[in-house]
Amino acid sequence: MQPNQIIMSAKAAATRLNILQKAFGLVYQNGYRTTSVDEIIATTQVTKGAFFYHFKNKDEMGLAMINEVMVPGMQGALIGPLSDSDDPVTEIYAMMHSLLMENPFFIVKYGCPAVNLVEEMASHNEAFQSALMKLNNQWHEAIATCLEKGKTSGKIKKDTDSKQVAYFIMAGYGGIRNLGKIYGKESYKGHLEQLKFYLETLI
Amino acid sequence: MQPNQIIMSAKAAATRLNILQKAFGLVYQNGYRTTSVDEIIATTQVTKGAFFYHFKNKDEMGLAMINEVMVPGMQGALIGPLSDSDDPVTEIYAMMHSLLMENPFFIVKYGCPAVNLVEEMASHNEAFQSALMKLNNQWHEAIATCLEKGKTSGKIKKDTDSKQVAYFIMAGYGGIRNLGKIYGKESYKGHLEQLKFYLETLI
DNA sequence: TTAAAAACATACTAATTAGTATGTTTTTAT
DNA sequence: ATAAAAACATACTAATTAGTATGTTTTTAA
Repeated sequence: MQPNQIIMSAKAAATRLNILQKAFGLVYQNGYRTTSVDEIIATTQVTKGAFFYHFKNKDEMGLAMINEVMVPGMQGALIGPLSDSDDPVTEIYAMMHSLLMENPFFIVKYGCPAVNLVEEMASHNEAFQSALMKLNNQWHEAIATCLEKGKTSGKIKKDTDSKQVAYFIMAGYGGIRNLGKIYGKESYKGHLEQLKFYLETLI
Repeated sequence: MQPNQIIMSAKAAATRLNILQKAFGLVYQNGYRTTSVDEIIATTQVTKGAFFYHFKNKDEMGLAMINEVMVPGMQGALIGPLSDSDDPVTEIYAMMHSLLMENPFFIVKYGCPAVNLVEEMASHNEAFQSALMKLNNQWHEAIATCLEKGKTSGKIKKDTDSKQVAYFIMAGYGGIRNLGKIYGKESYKGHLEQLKFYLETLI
């Protein structure tokens, strides 16, 4: 089943995308359920008629926002900086460093939009949960595959449970994004150091 | 500055505590900002007059809920199961195991109330953030002290950065509570295994 | 060019929100 | 026992919420 490309004028597509992008920015900073449609249309300079023409309700917009703005954006941040070295330890550490320290999009006090949305919505909206799970699965697979590659090339211990390790690394990421909200960016540094120690035990 | 005990009839204190406890339950499952005062008083069987007699507004109630219900409850779950062994690896692992696998209060799909509240409110309410930070600091100190103790008794490597390690462990906890919302309780097990491996590198 | 469909605009609605005004009842101290 | 304060109850309000009804304008296809 290929994604059904809905026919739409360029202008209409721009309106729609504008709504999704502005909504994403607001949801990142305020949470999904506490971001109102009125707020979104106010910052978007789009009327309510236009909003509900493009989306039959708020949740449909939210799902589109996840799939069309958050997921592509996060893919770039998560999986993008993963594939240059052939040493998993270096590679994964570099990814996490880039993600936590270098990416200019993230605001420490607001954490990670994907982590936030899992926290807020996973138990309240199945469609959201499923979309967020897919993103997590992609990241998980990228990390696990990287480790498996390292196992065959002899850079990672053969008895490493790549999947388990991948989840452990992901949990650390989500957790430090959370702690960062109260302890600030400094806490990222210590986390990266300990991550490095942990990764080196996989050699 | 000792906590000022406000004089109150036993009945009034019960009403107040009842509000705080019911509010905590609702906030745990639905989030703070999406739990309405009307919802709280409905499940509490208390009228709006009583609610706003005891708390001048919702946020004051929320802060009291954190300090008087969540913090004491979490202290029991976090620090309680920490102090029996003298081996930090065993001790910390046992704490995390009890916290993730044995504590009957937590519902996997709703995660951890303290983690949730940091996620939702840290950037929106300074009083909340400060109260949540204190709780985190307590847990952090308990873990770090446990490690330091292990260093003097020779059970932990002397070059271990106890504070950094403590934050790393805490991040892992918050992160797996988050991932657990989409991957379920099974994911806790793998996390505990990897935590054990990590802890053993501190020996 | 023109009819039809797509895209948007305006003005509404009913429900829900936190909070208040103004009571009544219950408890406490004398 | 009684006055005063504490504790609660009821009925409201103004703002905000998602969503709708009913338009007008713009784009597209014949």
